[in-house]
Amino acid sequence: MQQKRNFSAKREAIYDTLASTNTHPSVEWIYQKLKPTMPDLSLGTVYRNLNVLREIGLARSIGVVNGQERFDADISQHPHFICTKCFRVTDVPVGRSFFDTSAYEYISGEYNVRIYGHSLTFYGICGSCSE
Amino acid sequence: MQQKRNFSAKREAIYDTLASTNTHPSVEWIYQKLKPTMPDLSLGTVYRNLNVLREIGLARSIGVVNGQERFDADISQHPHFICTKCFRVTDVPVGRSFFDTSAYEYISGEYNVRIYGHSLTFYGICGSCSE
DNA sequence: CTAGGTGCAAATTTTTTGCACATGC
DNA sequence: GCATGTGCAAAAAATTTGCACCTAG
Repeated sequence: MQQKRNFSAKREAIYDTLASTNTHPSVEWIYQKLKPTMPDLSLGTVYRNLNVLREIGLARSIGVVNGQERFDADISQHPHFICTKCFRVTDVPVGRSFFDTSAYEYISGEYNVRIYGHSLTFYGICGSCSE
Repeated sequence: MQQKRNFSAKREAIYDTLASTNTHPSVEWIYQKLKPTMPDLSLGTVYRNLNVLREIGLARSIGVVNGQERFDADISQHPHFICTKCFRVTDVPVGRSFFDTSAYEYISGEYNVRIYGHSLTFYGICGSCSE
């Protein structure tokens, strides 16, 4: 990512934190993670930078889970599983395709719309919460 | 709906409003719609009743769109299209299946999870917004 | 009388933003 | 010096909730 080279130290740290976890964290999670080693970090900066990262295409929103927006540095369109009890968000590796990729053009044709993405989310109870 | 028969006048009105539109409205939208003919309706009541309706399975959340939660009285699991410019939410009738229904058991098997639902949402620009 | 439903306003929670200051080029 | 980034705190926006009251049964 040559673009990353121009990042400020804080934007870099925020991106790195997001990119190095698979928890699909919230703003608050990232803030708490960085705060100890970056005591002068403010919450507003995390909000602002996640929005910047989203705008330039280095991050994506998983949606609002239990009142907080969750983010992912993995831009590829892959399904997620959300536990509605502990609110953990898990990647569902696309070892196979659940999804008919002709859907985009089909829907674009039926309706008069331009589609540029989709999100597929499964809801349920995870293993830990079932015990 | 025999259950509906026991609804209070306001819960009934809120459900009816939700059920008779295809706009996938927000709390505020329903409130504004009912307020003229129901001047003593309060916003809190709309919030409370939508949560009740969701709990008893007569409504479902489409998710948070542009900062506001959107609801649907159509419980069936069907895809939606969201215009990221005007934030209109449109049903995508499942004239065909984009979705491999073996996904649930496949994922449940791979992971140790119990799946009870999913949501499939397409993002893009609608016809009106493209002009 | 009791339980459930409601208005109202305050409180909570999440996210955004105005402003002054700092930093790198 | 200028554009960008940031801390801080206030503001905004959405949602929840405490409390008193009210109404149906």
